[in-house]
Amino acid sequence: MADPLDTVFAALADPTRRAILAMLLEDDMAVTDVAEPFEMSLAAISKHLVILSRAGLIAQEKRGRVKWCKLKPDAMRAASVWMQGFGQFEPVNLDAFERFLKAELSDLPDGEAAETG
Amino acid sequence: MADPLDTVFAALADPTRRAILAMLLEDDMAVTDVAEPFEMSLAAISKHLVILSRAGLIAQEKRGRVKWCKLKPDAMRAASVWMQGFGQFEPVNLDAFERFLKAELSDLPDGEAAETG
DNA sequence: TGCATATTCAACCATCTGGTTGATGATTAT
DNA sequence: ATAATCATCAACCAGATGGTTGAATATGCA
Repeated sequence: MADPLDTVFAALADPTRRAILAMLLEDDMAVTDVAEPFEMSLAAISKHLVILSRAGLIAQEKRGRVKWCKLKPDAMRAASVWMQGFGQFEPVNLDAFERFLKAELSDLPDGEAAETG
Repeated sequence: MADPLDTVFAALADPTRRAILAMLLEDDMAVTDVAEPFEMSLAAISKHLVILSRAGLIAQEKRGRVKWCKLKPDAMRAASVWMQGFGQFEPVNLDAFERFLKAELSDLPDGEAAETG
């Protein structure tokens, strides 16, 4: 896994990790809070966060005993640019984006993001 | 793996498959010709093509005993739109794209794509 | 000090992934 | 008909992935 595109695309291939990224779009979060909506152990979420970290998609900063996770969206740029070459996708169709993001968010285990719609 | 984003991102996470897509950007190809530049068995390439097919990134059409592979770049749209939400990437930076594509192509096993640069 | 909280580590497990080889089916050419 | 070519199938393998649990490590608080 030398190529950064490998790690970024692999990180994005998991729905739990995409949901985490969508959550971090709203705000920085502590690991425990990231884990809360998912029906899986804290350790599992911790591993997902490591994968997102290694892909450069998030940064984790420890303050006290709490580790804060924040989005680093620039890491997606290389992948996005690579993909742009395969079709002239309209520059940021926001309507389509909102529909997709809403669909992503509504996949969260206890549907808390549905309130935002 | 219900979500199409899962299969598309997973398909893109492998460098062999990205190289195949880059090759198909130039022209439709038969399976044997796709396999030629790689140091791996035809069966392995055949499996990669199945994965790209299932992700909707290519179409395969059999004519006679030859199966032709062609790019279906629209399948990347959903993934691209999803990513766009995480940062306002400039709408198609072609310079950057050319650099990335060249880097991708130069990763091909026997460097045949380097001739195009 | 002693206890609760936040997070990771370590070991383990089932399943998926990416590769191999040899056999097989389908098509074309001699 | 026979042989060669194109591609997949089937069985197998090593290593990665995504999850679990219980113990360990920090840190904060009383």
